[in-house]
Amino acid sequence: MPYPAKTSAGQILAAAVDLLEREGQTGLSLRALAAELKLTPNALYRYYPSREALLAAVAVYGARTLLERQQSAAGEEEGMAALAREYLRFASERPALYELYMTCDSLNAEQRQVYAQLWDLVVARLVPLAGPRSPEAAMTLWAYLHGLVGLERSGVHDNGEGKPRHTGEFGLRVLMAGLQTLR
Amino acid sequence: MPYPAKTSAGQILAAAVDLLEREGQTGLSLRALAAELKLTPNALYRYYPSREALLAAVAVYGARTLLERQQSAAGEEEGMAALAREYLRFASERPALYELYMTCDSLNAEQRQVYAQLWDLVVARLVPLAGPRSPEAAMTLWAYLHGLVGLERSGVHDNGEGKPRHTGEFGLRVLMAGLQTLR
DNA sequence: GTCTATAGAGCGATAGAC
DNA sequence: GTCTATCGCTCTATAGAC
Repeated sequence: MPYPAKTSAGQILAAAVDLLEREGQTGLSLRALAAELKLTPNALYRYYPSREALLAAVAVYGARTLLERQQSAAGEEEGMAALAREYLRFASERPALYELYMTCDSLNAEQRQVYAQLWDLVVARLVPLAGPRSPEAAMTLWAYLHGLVGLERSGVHDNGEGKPRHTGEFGLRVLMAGLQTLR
Repeated sequence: MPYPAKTSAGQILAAAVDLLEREGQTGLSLRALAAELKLTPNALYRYYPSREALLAAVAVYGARTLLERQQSAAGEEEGMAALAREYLRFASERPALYELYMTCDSLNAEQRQVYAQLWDLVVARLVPLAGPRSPEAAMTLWAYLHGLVGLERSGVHDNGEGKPRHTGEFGLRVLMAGLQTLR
């Protein structure tokens, strides 16, 4: 029974996202993915030319998901805090997808546009707080949030004694206060 | 000629650090390392019981290196900025060693102490700036710096247009200003 | 303490039948 | 469009000779 298609690019992508989140980036092998879909590894090559291309598609799916969340992140008053919380929520709920989104470097021009949209959105939202320094403010905020995610993943909060647990909100207040005085 | 030792734990560690920085974490295989030392992969097991244990030793070497650099990071006035610059310099000069230092999670209790020393040093240095909030300030600074390193590694500065290049100093000023107002 | 040999498992990718 | 079969490569780790 060879001819009617048993799968599709979208179905493969969905299964890949699922597998990525269960097994991590190295666990997302073509073999495991094919097994998930009850196919042979080879069938996937009809839809994605290489594992790298598949990973790029998953990364973009992650970017789109984050973009949607950021777009629906609440009002203008607490703009920055809402953005930040949504970002951290995404990273903690979908850690492997977040990591791939941040580290995938084999995107084509079209795929990069999704990333650019995200950046533009954040810069725009920070204008009320940071004025013309909004791009620098966005980069500073991004670094802080990305670092927080990394520290969390590294488990640094657990290791020694004397380390505060929920630094997120404190740091956000510091950033907002600092941006106020520098604008 | 079997008997006189051809290598030592220290020599293996040095070669491992070297290989790690040339080939990255996955490139640091026992085979490649042994080849470097003109040994068979097996000989390494006399000195390190597993690849994981070797990685832990390398991570601690990284922590010690960073600790020494932080200790010699300059005066008290610009304490935080000097610490921050030294941190970023370490991460950019030895990226693979930095990454392993941050992500290795198979450390024994003794090895963790080196990490704790580093934390204590930063917290102590931030007391003049942040007073009793020094631990939270340290975590905030750490997150910001770690995030900056990650963004740099992800190459986000290159991707689109409109992204500022050297955000490090701007963010540091924001943090210092914010910490001033919150103390 | 180092060696040879090997077990045992993983992987991406390709060729060609159907 | 999916299959079987396979190439060619990676790796950690163990057993036992010397």
